[in-house]
Amino acid sequence: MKQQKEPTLKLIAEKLNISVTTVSKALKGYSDVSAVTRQRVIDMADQLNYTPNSLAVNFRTKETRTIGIIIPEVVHHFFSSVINGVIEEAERQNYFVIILQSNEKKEMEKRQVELLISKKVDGIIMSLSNQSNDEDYLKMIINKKIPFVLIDKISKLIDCSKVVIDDKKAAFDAVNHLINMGCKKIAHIRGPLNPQNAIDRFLGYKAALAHHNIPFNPELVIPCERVCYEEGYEFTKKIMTKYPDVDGFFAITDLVAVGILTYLNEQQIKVPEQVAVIGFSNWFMSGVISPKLSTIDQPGFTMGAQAFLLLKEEMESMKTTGERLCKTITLNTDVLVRASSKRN
Amino acid sequence: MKQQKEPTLKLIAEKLNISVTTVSKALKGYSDVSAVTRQRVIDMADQLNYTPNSLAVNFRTKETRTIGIIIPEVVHHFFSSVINGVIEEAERQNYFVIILQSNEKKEMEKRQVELLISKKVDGIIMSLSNQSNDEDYLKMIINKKIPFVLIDKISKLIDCSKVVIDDKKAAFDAVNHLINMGCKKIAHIRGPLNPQNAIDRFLGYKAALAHHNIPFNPELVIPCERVCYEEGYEFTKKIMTKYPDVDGFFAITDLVAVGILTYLNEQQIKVPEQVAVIGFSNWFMSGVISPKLSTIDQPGFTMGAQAFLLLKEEMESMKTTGERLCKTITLNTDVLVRASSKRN
DNA sequence: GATGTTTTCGAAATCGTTTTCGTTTGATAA
DNA sequence: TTATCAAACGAAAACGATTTCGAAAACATC
Repeated sequence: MKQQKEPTLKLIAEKLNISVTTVSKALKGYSDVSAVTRQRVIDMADQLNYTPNSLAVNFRTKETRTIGIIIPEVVHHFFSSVINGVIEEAERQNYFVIILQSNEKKEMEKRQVELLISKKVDGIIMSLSNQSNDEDYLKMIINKKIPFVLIDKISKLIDCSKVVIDDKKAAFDAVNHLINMGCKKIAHIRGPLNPQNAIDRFLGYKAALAHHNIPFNPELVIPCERVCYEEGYEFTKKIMTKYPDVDGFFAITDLVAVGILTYLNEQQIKVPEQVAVIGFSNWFMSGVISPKLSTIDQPGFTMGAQAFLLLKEEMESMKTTGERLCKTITLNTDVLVRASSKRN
Repeated sequence: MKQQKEPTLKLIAEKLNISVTTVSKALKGYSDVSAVTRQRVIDMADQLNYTPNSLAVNFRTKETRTIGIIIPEVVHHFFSSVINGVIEEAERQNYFVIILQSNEKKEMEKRQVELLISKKVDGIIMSLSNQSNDEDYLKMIINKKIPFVLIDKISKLIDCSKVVIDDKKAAFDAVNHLINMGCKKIAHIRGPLNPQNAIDRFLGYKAALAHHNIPFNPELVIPCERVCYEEGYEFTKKIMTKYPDVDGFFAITDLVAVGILTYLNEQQIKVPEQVAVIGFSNWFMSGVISPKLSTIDQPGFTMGAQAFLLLKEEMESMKTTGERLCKTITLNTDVLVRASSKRN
């Protein structure tokens, strides 16, 4: 049994003894086809189980109904939530999603951008690696008039639409909460030095201290490189050894906060009585570990879904006016108070 | 500044006053182009920054250099590892990956399969939802001669290539380990009734008991529906209430095992002294929680990478012989003994 | 010089769909 | 009867790359 080839417009046309043109028009709802002919075409298409050859359609229309998303890493709860949001919304609108990762490396990111461009995707959603700012390949996306949305890890130097949270405010809220719980000496295990995210969260931390007239001590801030559990553990050890009177920790992300908790648990330092801890991102495990971790909810799914919707708007805007919208959507975040920071 | 249009073979041909044919051949390394002409073409292509229009190439060659993968859910450590493996290997070979999820629903899965077929992907990798077996849409993939690889959650009724672990053996090893640690009465919080995975792990559990002449008590086995943390917690409570002398738990997956640990911790039941616990999958958090969870490593990344390689083989086989390979790769698993089951 | 052989090139068809621009037909109006 | 107009359909070009097949040119052989 060999593979019979797919039915085409031509086949339908031949069966009905009409032209390919009319068949195409009938199926696409053009008005210059009589109702009778249209119905005959539709019936025949049904009968033959016709589906348009999407390769031909893509080629003809220059649209792929495919978008690309580039993120630092797939295996990461926040980003996989983002992907999920993008996919779900894209799917609803009949778009496909191609996922590429940069592994936080610039060269990789460049390559991925080029791949997506060569693949002629209809649009690109991207979360930058830690090193990126206003690289050439980002400008290329802009120049080539490809619809483009940056999410979460953005660059202020690139002029395009963005979906973000207010990292500074979120961090302010987190640290403010710790202070309200009575913390006097709060350490911050921050992210790497370059990404805007980490900078903004650090600024939020400082702002909260300033707001309560708590002096800022740079020695209480240590930047992660890999942003991992182990760093949380190590840096807490380092800080607690030098400053045993630290009574609060604000971590760049929950995974790091779990490292903090592990060290404190090991040292039998009571959480939250002696030291209160708050993380960032609301990683789904945060509610499972002991003590349950306070955190900032960072709505990954919503961010992904919004990013797609915004990209869609961009696509339409560029098709009609030829101009970008350059709209920024800022999503809300809340402090989730759980056991690790809750003092009666 | 409006978007100048992309250079084409025709443009190169015009600039050099030769035919499109020759340009194409020169760039593709055909032998019937003189070295001189070839170099002129290549230089001009460079100069114009020519890249082939992939839409046209796809259309002409009927290949998309894109594969699809359908999994139950993206936000899941094991599956996101699988995706990572697929993407990484695919990328190395210049393939794109379109990711779709079934959310464990059959209708969804059907839709996704149809979408991928209509998109004319070069091949499909799939992990089945809990309800699927030998659905029509799976047969359609086979009939349409689309290269196809099933991974992890497979169906024995579909004749195609597969990448799996030996779930029964892995489960046997896990329970065998518990018994060797002195457990006499082991409960199993198993997966749903339908998926082959869950069945095989349950069979492995039974086989291990039988091997040590431990009677099998069906009341010590409770199937999950959602396979989540909460079910782990609840079912442990249920079992421990009725059978307080249970001294071992084997969970379908680590997340469930964490639920088990949480309940035991709350009840101040000592792990592993009173009750030993082992999970499945080696979720990366398993080494972080307290006590560290023993588990079976389930190599998601490798599975994804192998699946792509196997799919590639299938693609080649189908192109040359027109036949499927129907090869099954079984990956190794090991018992990772950690604190939750380690008795001196 | 005639014949055969290789090297190098290009015309044209092809993939399937979409869209522009006619053409035909029949009906209506003048 | 002729001009006008709308409705219904189709011919053909287009998208850009690939490939088949044949032709021309260059070279070799006798």
